[in-house]
Amino acid sequence: MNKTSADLNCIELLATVAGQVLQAKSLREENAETQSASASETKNPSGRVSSCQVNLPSVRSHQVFVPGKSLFEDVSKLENRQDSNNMQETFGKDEEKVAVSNFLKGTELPTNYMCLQNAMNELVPDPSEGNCNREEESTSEVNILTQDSSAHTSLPKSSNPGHLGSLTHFNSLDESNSFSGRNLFKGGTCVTLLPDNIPQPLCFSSGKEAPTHVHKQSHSLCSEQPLETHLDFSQDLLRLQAKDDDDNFSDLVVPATTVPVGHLMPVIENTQLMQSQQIIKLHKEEASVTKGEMKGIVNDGVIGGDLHCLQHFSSQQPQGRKRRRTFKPSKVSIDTYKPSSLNPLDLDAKDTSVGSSPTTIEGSRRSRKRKSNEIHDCFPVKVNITSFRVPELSINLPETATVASLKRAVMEAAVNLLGGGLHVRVLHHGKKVHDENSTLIQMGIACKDRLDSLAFMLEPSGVSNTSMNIGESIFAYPKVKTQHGACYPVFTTGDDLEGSRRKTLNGLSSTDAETDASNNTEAQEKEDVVSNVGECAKLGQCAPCDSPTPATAALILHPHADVGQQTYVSFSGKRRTRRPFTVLEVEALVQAVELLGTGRWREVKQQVFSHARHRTYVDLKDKWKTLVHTARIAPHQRRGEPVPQELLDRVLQAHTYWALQLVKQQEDIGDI
DNA sequence: GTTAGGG
DNA sequence: CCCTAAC
Repeated sequence: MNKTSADLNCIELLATVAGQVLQAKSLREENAETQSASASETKNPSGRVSSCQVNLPSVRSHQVFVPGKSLFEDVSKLENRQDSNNMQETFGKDEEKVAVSNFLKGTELPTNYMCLQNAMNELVPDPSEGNCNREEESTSEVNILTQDSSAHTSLPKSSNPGHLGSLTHFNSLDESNSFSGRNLFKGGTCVTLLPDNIPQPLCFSSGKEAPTHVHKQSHSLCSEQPLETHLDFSQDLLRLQAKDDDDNFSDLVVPATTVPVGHLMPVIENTQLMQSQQIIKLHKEEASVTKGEMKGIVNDGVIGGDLHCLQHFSSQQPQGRKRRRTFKPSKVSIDTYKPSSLNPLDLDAKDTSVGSSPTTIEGSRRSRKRKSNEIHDCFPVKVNITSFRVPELSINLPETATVASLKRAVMEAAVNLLGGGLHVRVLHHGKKVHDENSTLIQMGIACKDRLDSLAFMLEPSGVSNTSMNIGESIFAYPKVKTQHGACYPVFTTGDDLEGSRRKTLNGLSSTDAETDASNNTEAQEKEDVVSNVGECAKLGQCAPCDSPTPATAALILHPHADVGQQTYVSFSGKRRTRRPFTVLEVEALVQAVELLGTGRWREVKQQVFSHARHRTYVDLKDKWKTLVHTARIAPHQRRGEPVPQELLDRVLQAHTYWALQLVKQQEDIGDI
């Protein structure tokens, strides 16, 4: 599991370690005392640096180019149409909404929305200068920045708390949807950019222009083609191999073809740089480290055996060269800084780095003691992957789709694309290095003055054309085309009972729709609550949506995707804005429960609240709970908008009824 | 992914 | 409304 996340982690660390390796020589000569805080922890008793410091790379996610115009137009409709309420719901604050508007117009979304968090904010260029520069974008492939020693020493844990990307986890953005289950980014681990304030980063590109601050190119949202999101993945990347549970290696090679994908990688929260730092100790003469080994080191250290960049370390050993140590897991250790906090990711990192081979660190420590005079074999290099790109993707969305739907679509596409794994490719002087058994010294890339000759690239692997796969899950639901051309899910409740219940609910909906048109908010609420019921009634009359041509790999989302829990996520990732239930909603809820019973909240959500995107079935359940409580307490003890006593009576009545039903059901089971 | 229940 | 255990 988590192959993808493993891949990403691997790549991240790969970049980091590779950079460290490259920098080893110079750093080794640096005063060990100037090592950042992490170094102190890696000093052996003699005070010498026995390991190199590796920052978990803050790999910046590739940019999402939301196409532009048409998307803008379409989503603009979302803003202006009735769903504006939902937009408000989604984004909560006004400024957030503004931000979304900007996004729709081609500006970077607020980072914390598209899973990009604050760390990116300052990197976001002026929208006016970043719009749609596809050419610029095209030059931004996987770039690995190698910090020089000055940068290295200037990165104490407190110096760049918000800049240097580090791994962290974000749970608030996990929408419990399909992609979250994939754990693409393993708890939010993501790619971020190197900050501008990193002293003279050495940028390694694919050998083209070697942009120094590639990340600056990567923020604009390009809008050129309607309803297309472009993720540009580099054509060449490092190769990685994924190892499954059975130790089978699967080569993950995939041409970076145009694939429908989305990008939406969360960006690292940079506030816990040191917590996420890891120490990688290379007890090896650096010059003989092969590129493949570099990858393996990273891999084993971080992924803990789940992913291997190397075929086998032993098989990578240069022939005719005596190796005192190989980079087998037992001989390469990665010490993770153990923060005082309990950052899940940190724990994760530690667990994954050492958990799978508990003897690794032990062996390493023993080795360190035994060969304390070999500490100079370690050379720290700092590398950050600043960006990588994903091939373009095309996502078609109904105009009624929410931004959240777009986000999911993009994420799902990205997951589908990246699910096959990533490849890491090493480039030397812009050329792909195929002989991974070559040592760094043989390649001449161990020399300090040639660091800029090395580049790493990431590319998606697995399938050359994942287009057809992208939307499969989304297409799983039967859909109908509404009069507006939008696709809606078909209710599949089949039995007559369900049908009659639905019929009743529809009746309620219609009645309500006719009785309350004075209050816009209320009307909107009503619309949200019952509109899908109306749609439901029309289902049988509607022709199915045309399935997208597989070749176009179009994604069609529909509101059904919002039915799930927590599809509405607070913009800030914090507590959602309180949205008290209206009387209308309460009435709809009561009637639904009367018909469906308690404990069927998902159905209630689907049938009555599916368009009320801010109401999850958990919300409905909670509301019912509070309704029951409210009905039981004295009227003067009640707070908030008064609920008609008639409704409260029905609440208690239904509550009692279904409780009895449950008891009877259990008794029946007991009798059997 | 849903449901149930405590906070 | 959040969180999480349990399923």
